[in-house]
Amino acid sequence: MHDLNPQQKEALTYIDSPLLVFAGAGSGKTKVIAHKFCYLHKAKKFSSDSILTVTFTNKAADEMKVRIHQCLEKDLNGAWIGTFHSQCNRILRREIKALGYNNNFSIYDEDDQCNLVRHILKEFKIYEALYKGIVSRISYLKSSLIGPEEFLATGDGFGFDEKLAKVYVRYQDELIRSNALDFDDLIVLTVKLFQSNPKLLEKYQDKFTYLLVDEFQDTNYAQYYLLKLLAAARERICVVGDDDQSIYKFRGANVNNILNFERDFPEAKLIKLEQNYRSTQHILNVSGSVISHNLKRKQKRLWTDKGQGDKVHFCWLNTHNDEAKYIAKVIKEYYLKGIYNYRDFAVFYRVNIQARVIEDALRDEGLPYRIHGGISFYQRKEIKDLVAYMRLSINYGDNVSFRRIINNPPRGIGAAVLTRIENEAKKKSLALFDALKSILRGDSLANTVKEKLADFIKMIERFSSVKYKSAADMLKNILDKSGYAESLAEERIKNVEELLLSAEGKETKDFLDKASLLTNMDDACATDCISLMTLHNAKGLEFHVVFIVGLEEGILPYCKAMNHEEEIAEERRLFYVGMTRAKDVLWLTGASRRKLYAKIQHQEPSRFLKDIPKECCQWMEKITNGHTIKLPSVKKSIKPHEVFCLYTAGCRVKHPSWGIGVVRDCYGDGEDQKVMVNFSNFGIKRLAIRFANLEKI
DNA sequence: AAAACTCCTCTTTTT
DNA sequence: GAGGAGTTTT
Repeated sequence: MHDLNPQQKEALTYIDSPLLVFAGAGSGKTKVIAHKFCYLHKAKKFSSDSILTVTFTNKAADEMKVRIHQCLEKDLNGAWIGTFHSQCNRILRREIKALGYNNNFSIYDEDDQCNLVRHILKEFKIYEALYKGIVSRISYLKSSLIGPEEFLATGDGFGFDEKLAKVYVRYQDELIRSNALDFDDLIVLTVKLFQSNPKLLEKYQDKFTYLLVDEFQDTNYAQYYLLKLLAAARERICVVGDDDQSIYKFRGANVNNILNFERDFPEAKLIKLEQNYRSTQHILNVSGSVISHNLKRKQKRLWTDKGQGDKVHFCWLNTHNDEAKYIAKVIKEYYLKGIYNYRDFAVFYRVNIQARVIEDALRDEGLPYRIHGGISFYQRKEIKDLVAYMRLSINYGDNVSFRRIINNPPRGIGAAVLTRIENEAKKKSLALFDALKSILRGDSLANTVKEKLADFIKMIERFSSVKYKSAADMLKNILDKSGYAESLAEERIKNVEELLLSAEGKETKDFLDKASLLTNMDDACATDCISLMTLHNAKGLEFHVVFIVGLEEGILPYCKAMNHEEEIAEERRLFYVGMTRAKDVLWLTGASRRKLYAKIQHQEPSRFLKDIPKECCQWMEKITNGHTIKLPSVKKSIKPHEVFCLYTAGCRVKHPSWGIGVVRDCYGDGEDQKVMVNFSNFGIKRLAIRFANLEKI
């Protein structure tokens, strides 16, 4: 408690009515939530499994668990700390039978959704390339709690999209037949469950004596509705967020949830956290002045006691190549001064395509870098294929998985046979897997084909009947018997090995949930690297020196988000999020000419630059050939190189009795240096390095 | 089933 | 300009 400021303290102890905390960038939001959990538990005697703590990302959930564990020093096994989706999954696995689903349901991610929608479009003879838009519109409807029936009911209105309605109805039907839930269903069906079973709702209202919600500005309608249902009885709810950092509107997030909270909970108390512990005053002035041009927002004034710091640097270059080279040179200059490690630098861009030139430039200068984001681990083809084998073995109804693996690896079951199976399934309303069995009983197929099909069925049935020691066991069995491993290239086998490692010692069903809900395995990079990422990926992070590139009309704001004032506002927030990641130094760059999709375009400076107060900004000269860049003198508020620690977050270690674990945090120095390690079977432990007998692996 | 060819798209992406 | 997906050819 002692190291909290007065507003943070109030946010922590206030429980008399619903609480809305506006937590500005860098204002210690996670800290407040974690401490509030501990306060509720210790001082107010709320049991640790009665506080529903909701985050948006798995990473944030993990971080929250670590923090809470740090201050409670007790097992959090039964605690409800997790993402919206994982919490709903946990509830639904227990209760979904009340909705007529089986609790071994599969969870479909976006890729599965796309596969299914494309399949439906093909069948309906609708132009298949529309699938992406349809998937996102269906998702939007679901997250607004508009089911297929409700959508159909709106059907007589002008401009009603009949095709969409038809596909939506069919899509939801297919999910039900496959005993599968997509991500949105996890939320929607939990809402449905509670709406149709007041007793169950009451049970969970009783169970959760307090609700703690992180990143509230990112909730969609369905998620907020769910919170309101759960909070209705007691109104013991605390939501924390920042409307200025809402950057996921395109995913259904609704800023109005945070802006209207006080209307929905008239008793709500409002607290603003405005002290920023991250950035210098110049950075706050610049970012604050940019964001203040958004109209629909809560007024707030971030301040810091870190001092003025460096002015924000700005440089306009001729081409995107010059921009990249310039940044590489600047980073090198800073690095050579010995103040920063590589990991203290980050380059943010609006679209992934911009990373290419920057990569090249960094490589030319011999600077180590790492790109964050991109295709996540569990989205990889080979991983999804193996997961599909597991899913079908556990849930025979899973048609999407069936289609994925029936002829993968190729086993001579072609399109013609598949069509027969589809027809049979439709005729007798069976799952594809059962339809296949039904066909085999007849004698309409050649014996050679029948044999192959029978082999496939036998294989899946064997996969599902074996009692496995762990998910890794099951995967090994699948790899062994399916012939899948042989068809893989070297690089992909490495990923499979990694999957096996992460499946070690896990219950198969738990592992499948994880594989479905954990979409990116963010391996905290143990090596010292410059970070490259999109502005979206930058949210929640901080770096000493930040570069935001491509400050041009058409890039930031992006050309496809310039049609409505709302879109511009979101682009501005995106810029704001990027700027507020910087602790000491912020660089903004742009270029007059840029090659995009093989076309050279002439670029104008971003409109957002006009909103920057001149006195906070230092305009840099363009790079002149051969001359090194004169950097402004770095202020001494900057700390020297961090204390060297052998164990950095993300590296794997082995403990004599607890086995293998992943380092979460390393703190203290010299003899007292301690690490926090998450062991796969024993959870999180804190260890003093000099006693623990750890081995780095 | 693999190889060759054509066509299409190209924003961000917590789960 | 490149990568992915679907189609046609061998």
